[in-house]
Amino acid sequence: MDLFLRDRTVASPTVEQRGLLNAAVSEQRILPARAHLSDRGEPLWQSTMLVEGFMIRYIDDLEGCRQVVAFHVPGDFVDLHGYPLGILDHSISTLSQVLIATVPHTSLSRLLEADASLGRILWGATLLDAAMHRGWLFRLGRLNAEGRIAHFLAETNSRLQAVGLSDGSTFSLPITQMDLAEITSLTSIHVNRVLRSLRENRVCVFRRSRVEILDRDRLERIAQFDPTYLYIASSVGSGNP
Amino acid sequence: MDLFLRDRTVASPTVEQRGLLNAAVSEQRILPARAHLSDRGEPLWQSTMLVEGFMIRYIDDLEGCRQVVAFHVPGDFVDLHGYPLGILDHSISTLSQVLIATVPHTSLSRLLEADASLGRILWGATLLDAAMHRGWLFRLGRLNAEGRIAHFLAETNSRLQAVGLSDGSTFSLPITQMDLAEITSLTSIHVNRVLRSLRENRVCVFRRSRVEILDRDRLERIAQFDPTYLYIASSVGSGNP
DNA sequence: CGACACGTTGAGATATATCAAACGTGGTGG
DNA sequence: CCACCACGTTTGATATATCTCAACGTGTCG
Repeated sequence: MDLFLRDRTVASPTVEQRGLLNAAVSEQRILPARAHLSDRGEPLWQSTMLVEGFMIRYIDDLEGCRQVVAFHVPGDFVDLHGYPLGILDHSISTLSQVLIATVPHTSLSRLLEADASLGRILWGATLLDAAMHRGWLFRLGRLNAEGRIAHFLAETNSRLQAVGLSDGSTFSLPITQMDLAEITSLTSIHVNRVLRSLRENRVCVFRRSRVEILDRDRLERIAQFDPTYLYIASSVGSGNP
Repeated sequence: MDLFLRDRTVASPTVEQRGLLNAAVSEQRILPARAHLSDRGEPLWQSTMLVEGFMIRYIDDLEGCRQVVAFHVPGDFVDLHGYPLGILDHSISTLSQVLIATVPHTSLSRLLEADASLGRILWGATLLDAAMHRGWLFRLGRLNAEGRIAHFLAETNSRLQAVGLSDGSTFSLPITQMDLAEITSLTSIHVNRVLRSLRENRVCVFRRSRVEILDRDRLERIAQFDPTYLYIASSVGSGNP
């Protein structure tokens, strides 16, 4: 739980509370890439902390096309909201191979009874997810293809930087152009063309599971990226303050 | 607070707890249509319960075009998430004239100290908002213009029905086609054409601030509307269970 | 009665989707 | 070690949903 709520402006756990959360983990395990964690509509008895790797939450349409509604990086409590909700309205899968820690809901309940202030912290964590959903609504609703892809890359860069997995311009992103398409609601063909354009314009290169941002300022301008919604404490190096 | 979390599957307040929440209200007041409640980025010291009327939460792009990220109906705790977050990442306005009840955050803190189970209830309420955001991401990402508008109308019908403001086919919706455009990320011109088509196909009529659903089943099919994400207890009359 | 916001309609422009095909490239087994 | 295979990427040509611009209609309220 070292990365959980790292560098955020909402209440984050103390060292002791991190210890309590770690103690509540019932098991840690590795899942392969493209594995299914849970399905829309099924009841949930534990929640999952993502320790290493990347996961998505998504909703299928009638033809089976996915709309990704959340992208998760290490330190994210992927389905914490499943604890109060009981049932999820979406499915969860891995993108890359992942290491996850499982926390049974019974343990969470015990924890919250023992330490009431932890409740506020977990609440805050789920609200960051909601804020991110709003950032994504803005992305889909108000940006063109280039803007959407730039926005996703800028967001991911900032989030990974907050947990020490990006230096502010370069990071590992083991996803396909098809994944990017399902995130940004474009076809993979169009994603490909936009990526080429970003590359040719020396804004950003995405290749072989690596993102290299050449001009962060321009990238974030294209994306109209305002990181307010990420509630990150130190917005060092971020373009639009 | 009579309508708060009415008919939902998440934990909802007992009669006594509703009393406590009502007692925490510092003032009730009326705001006119098209009034500003709060602005993105400003700190928040109280939260707002919507008693009557309709409100939106939105994010502006650089040209000042709004993307609406949430639509609120009576019984909604519009900015409850502002309590743990402290600062909001979006703005809030009224659409119609509204009656609102204001709850200071200090009162909320006192309430939560006195009654820990209330924490879970308020947490659940904010998670319903997040689930709605996901429904909206699906709408923007996977539906065409007709589907998006149908989806919004189907959702609003279900939500209003849960609080007794729709009979399942007819309800008052005092918003303009421009508002609908900002919700669905379309131009108001295109909204107009789609509404005509829905009307001519005898699916649904939206006119003079009234929605009349002629064929709920078809409307919800067009919208690929699956009300799972609303977590409504009795999904009576709803097309896709 | 006139003004102003909102709604309606038409013609033309454009971003993105769709269809089709070729091209890498890393992994696997013979 | 090479041949092959599957998967992801790249490119081109064409189709289409939605936008943009421009004008006109209509209801409501002072």
